[in-house]
Amino acid sequence: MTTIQDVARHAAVSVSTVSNVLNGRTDRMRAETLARVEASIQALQFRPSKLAQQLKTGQTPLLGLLVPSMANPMYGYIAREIESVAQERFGFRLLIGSTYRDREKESAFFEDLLAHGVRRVIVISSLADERHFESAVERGMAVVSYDRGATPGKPSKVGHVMPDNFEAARLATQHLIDKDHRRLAFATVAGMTMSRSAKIDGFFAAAEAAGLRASAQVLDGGALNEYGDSVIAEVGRATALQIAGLPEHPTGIVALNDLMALGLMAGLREAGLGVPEDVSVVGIDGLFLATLSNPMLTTVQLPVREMARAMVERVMQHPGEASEDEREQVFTGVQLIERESVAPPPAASQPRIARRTKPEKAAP
Amino acid sequence: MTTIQDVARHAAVSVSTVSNVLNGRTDRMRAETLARVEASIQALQFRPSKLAQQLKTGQTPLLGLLVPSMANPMYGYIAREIESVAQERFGFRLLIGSTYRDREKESAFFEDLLAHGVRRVIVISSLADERHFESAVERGMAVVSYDRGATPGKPSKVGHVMPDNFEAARLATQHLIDKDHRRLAFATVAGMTMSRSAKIDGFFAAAEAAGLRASAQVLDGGALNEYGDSVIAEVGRATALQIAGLPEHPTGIVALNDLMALGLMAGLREAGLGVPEDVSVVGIDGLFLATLSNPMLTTVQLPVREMARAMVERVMQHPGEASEDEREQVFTGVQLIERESVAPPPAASQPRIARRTKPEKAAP
DNA sequence: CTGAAAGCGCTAACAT
DNA sequence: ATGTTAGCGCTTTCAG
Repeated sequence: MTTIQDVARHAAVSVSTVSNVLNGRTDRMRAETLARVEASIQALQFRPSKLAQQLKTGQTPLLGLLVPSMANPMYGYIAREIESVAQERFGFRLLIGSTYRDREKESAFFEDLLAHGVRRVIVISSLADERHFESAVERGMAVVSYDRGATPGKPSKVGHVMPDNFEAARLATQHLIDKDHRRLAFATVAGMTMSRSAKIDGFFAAAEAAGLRASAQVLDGGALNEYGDSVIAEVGRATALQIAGLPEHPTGIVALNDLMALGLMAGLREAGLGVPEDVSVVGIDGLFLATLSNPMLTTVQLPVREMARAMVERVMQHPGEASEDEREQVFTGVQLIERESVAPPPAASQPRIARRTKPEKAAP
Repeated sequence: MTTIQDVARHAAVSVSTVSNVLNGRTDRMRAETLARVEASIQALQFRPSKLAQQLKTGQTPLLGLLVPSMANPMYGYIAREIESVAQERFGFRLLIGSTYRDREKESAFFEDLLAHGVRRVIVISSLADERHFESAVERGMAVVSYDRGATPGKPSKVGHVMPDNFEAARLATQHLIDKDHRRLAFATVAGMTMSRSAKIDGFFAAAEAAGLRASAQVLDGGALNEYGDSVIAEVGRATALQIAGLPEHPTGIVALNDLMALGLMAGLREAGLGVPEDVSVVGIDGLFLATLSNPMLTTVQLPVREMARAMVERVMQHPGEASEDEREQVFTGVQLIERESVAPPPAASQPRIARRTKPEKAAP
């Protein structure tokens, strides 16, 4: 490995001169010297060791990213967006880790990041409390958390970025109501998180406004196993069976997210229920996969790129630069994308204008 | 940040003693001293800086992982498996990067890894030549490459791990033949890679053996755009339209991978062709998503976990430890998973025993 | 059994 | 305009 010393020797200058050109302080030397140093750097294929730089400056161009599971396409999608912003705008690389929504694993990851000198972290977690990262913040880390708000009352140094989950679920539910569905359900998994409860609130708000509160219910398909998120679709499948068994089963289902919706559709089909003839389903997320299902999934698109950009910018700014009220950023740009998984319920007494839902193109 | 000095002072010993306990050389001290040091470490919440350790030892517990795109569920799946082996068995974290199959981006990523002191990297790339990582190997990196063999004739220091692509495609094709399909096609994207050509070879080998070579063809749905892999499904969709337009269109399609198969099914449906009534489709990969489609996708499952484990173990072993003939590792554990996307062709003259394809459970 | 000291590769005062 | 030097936090001989 070639070092700054080698370059200095090769260019017949001192290490500090080389360091100066490395750090753009080129005004402090003759053009001729600069040229010579640059030539030597080229000739020797010299790359300054970030390790040594970090040790000295305390800064490492690495962004920590903590996701529940890399195998979940939604997180893959978010991660990719985060990566490109971090790389293109700040020259940072990603140090990633799956946590399977486990507190121990999250803490361990934070410890490692700290030890690696990483000072900025984006966390996608739904864990109830975030004390473990509050403490990281205290130790000098900039952290922003996705999809969960600050704990009310407790002022936090952790930044929060999230979609308008309430509105997303409300929109989805309203769409079902507009199609004359009267028996509504929200399909979720075991365990309550902030984003899940916001969605449930949105669901009930829409139902309430339409006077359908009494026939609206929340269905819990069960817990995620060790494998974390890729099995969420399996929970959807289980929920479908549950639905099929209900005496007067709901006809309009809002799913926690697209993966769950996809599982739901598969399960409904297995149970002999047609989508959308018997049951309508709408997802939340806007994954490109929703475009591939049969029927194509009607869903609420979340502004993933915008959120990714916001998270990166937020975590990159100098600590303490954000004012208190900026600590929580809610992205309202959610929109319904009508595809094929929603239709009026089978026995709809007064069918509306049969607006044919046209398939539409691509997504992410 | 608390340092080893702080601990030494707190425990009233020298830094080297602390270092000794950190590195398990506890035999060199009195139990009492050890206890005192450990107590101090606890009390001060001391975590040795990996940065400093690395600078000294030249080793960093980070594994570089280069994928075409994190948004591609297949790579998300592989990445997760790699991560868990790396973490659980070796205590390594992942430094990840998407390259969109671009040589420049790959090289840039390698440079950064080197600068960060990362000495081991797993590359999932399909680029024709791998000279850019040969040079990294020369600079002391251990690299293993997924899904491409060594360039014949050119001895390489790069390790290679891959599934038996030939056999995977052959199995898929044979399955179609067994179901009496006579007009076969292999659906791929623009650009030839080693794994793609192995699959095509397997496809033709099966066709040949059944005397169907003349009616077997390769369909190229076009190029991937900047977004890389998540649009592969769109290419599948385009291919479907192309198929529908063919005079005597093929009835049995083997797709390059599951994502493409999913897009193919969506496109076929748009074109008014039923799957599997009119056209049968089989994928390759074994993604859990194949379990969610309608009809559920029949596919060839690749031994992802085994390959992930092999790659990590390979890249972790001491450089030069592998013998020449181990340089290339082909995983033959591929197997067909029958689901619903394959049936005899519409005009099958002599229908076989109507073996009902049963839906089956889960996957990844 | 424990401590002193020499770096790892780089940065940034401080000299010259 | 360029060189000298003191560390960043840790590991590791080598002495006591």
